[in-house]
Amino acid sequence: MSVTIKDVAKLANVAPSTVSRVIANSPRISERTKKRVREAMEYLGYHPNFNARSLANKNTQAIGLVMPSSADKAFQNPFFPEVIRGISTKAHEKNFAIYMSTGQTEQEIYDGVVAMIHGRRVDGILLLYSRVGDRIISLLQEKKFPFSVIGKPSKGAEQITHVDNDNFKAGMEATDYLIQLGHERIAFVGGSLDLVVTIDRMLGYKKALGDADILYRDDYIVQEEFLKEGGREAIMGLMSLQTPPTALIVTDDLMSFGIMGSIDEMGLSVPEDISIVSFNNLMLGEFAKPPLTSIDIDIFKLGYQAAGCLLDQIENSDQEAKRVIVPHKLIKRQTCQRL
Amino acid sequence: MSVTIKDVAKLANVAPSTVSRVIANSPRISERTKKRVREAMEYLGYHPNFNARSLANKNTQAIGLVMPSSADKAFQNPFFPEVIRGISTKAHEKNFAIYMSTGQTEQEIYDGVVAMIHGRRVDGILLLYSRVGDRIISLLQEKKFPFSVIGKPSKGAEQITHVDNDNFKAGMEATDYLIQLGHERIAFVGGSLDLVVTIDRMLGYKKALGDADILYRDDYIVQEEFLKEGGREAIMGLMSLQTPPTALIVTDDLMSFGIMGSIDEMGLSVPEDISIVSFNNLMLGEFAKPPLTSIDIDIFKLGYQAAGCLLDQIENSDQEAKRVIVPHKLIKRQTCQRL
DNA sequence: TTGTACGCGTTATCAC
DNA sequence: GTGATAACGCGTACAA
Repeated sequence: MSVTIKDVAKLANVAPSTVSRVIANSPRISERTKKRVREAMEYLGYHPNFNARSLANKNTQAIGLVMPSSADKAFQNPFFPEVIRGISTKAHEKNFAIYMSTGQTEQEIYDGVVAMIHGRRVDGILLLYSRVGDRIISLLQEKKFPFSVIGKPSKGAEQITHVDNDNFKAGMEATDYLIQLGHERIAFVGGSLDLVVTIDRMLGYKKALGDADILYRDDYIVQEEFLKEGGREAIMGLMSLQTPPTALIVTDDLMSFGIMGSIDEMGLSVPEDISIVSFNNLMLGEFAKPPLTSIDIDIFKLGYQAAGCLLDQIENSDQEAKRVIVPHKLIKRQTCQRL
Repeated sequence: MSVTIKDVAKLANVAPSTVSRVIANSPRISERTKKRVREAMEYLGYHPNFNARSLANKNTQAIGLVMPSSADKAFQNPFFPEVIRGISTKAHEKNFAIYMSTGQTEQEIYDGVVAMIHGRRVDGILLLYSRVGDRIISLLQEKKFPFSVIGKPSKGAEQITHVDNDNFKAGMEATDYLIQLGHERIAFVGGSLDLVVTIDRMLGYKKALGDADILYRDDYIVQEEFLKEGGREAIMGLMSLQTPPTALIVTDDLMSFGIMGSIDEMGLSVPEDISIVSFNNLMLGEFAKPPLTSIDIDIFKLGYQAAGCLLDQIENSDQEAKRVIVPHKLIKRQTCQRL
């Protein structure tokens, strides 16, 4: 069928094992035979069979990516192409391939992960999201399978290698910025409260309010289902309170888009009637009307670093759990106004 | 180490080959032993090793996805999560896994594909884009490796299984719609002319103009580099012609976003000063201000069908090249006005 | 209906 | 330095 190590061995007049050593660039092979073998490989167009290799030495040179349920609205977020770009950049550097696992339901995804690790398809797994009570993390820990997560694990974060932004601090900064602009009636619009990132940012928001002696109000917290119809009503409810907020913290640029649409429909405008600080700084934000003030979380680096951590673990199995914080940065554009 | 077919065999008091047959659900095994073997598998928590299986029967139950260069701006388009969602839905149905290949440069991607097919990592390959003069297609054809492409191949489309929209027709429809609204000065703003989809839509545009006896003008064609700075100037150039267009056909919603920003900066507004028909109908378009009139190309189905075609080819190697057209649909929102 | 024996392409462990 | 040889875990003729 296709050219194997044996064919190369025959042509180069050596044993298959020698060819294998040349591939691994073993130092105990003379330069002369190395050269001869390499020429033979070149001539025959030899490429190693990864499956055979995996079988023999129990590693795959591949990592598995776990995305949220594709039925999940979050899936549509340009966040994912961008993390994947970061991940694959690092993976490429180390000659690792990328496996993907998605499914329509939590269960499907879970099963996919099981298949990945038992089927020996990957050497490690990268979780691209973090939500509370995730069974996959427990599974991975139980099996002692190398993994790391993007975002902060909801439980036992100290024992889990993860890379994250300091979302608590980011939430504080966003809020502080608005406070400094003179706002006091600041509402918080977050995505699913299952997502750890939402929780952290909200905690930062509350802290900043407290530090500034601003009363925290429950009715200023909105959990909007990402770009959904329900979201519109939630915003309208918010704006028709007796004392509506003068500013919004929104945990995702895509949500901000939806919200700005709703605000527009109500005949209000940003930032004159209401200011917005958003998160994630997607490329799109720059082209919104008006351009979004947003906290850049360096999505690319999130992916790049997470892949790096995972590969470190794979190379060096008894590595301690590590936590990497990727710096964020407030990008001021035109959705905030001094009160 | 981990539980193998032999362990199961021992526990169930059968030969390893019998276990193998049970896994394959061979009809020549009595229900009784099947049951016994399955119980043993369950009890031991057995999962087949994919690498061993691949080695033995020369298939991997995995397909490879090739995305454009991640340095490419197109990479950030929510188009990709959505096609992937379609692809992985179909892949899941047939129990196939998904392998990804990206790179910063064309060369890296090419090498990745070579590694995939020679390393026997996948049974087939799906190209998620189509640009002219792509070396990967030639490679795949030469190696007679199963593949299909999303979009229309630039050369020899008849011999290549692909799934696409009828972009020519879609281009015509977009143009006709504007013509019916009374527009005659219609410009065409496309992405890279390397992309076959851009070309097809432009051809449709020209045809529609011709059919309506409207003069085609070279200075009404803009090739904007997707959301880039240069794009802004291109639009400003367009709008400051002696006879500026009254309507725009834009080949991607993301571009439309950028363009609407530029138009806004110039103190003009959509649709009062200029109408826009866009393409792809990303979820975001609904939340633009004003909401985008856009041609929905059913990205999910594009992916779902393409995966289906590929899997058909893999199952049935001597299958003829097939072409699948996914229907599109004009979604009227608020970026077009009667003249 | 089930078991035996071999091959898939590599790597690793001995020998020499 | 290099060559046999035995795994790795599974599928499949062939035999029984």
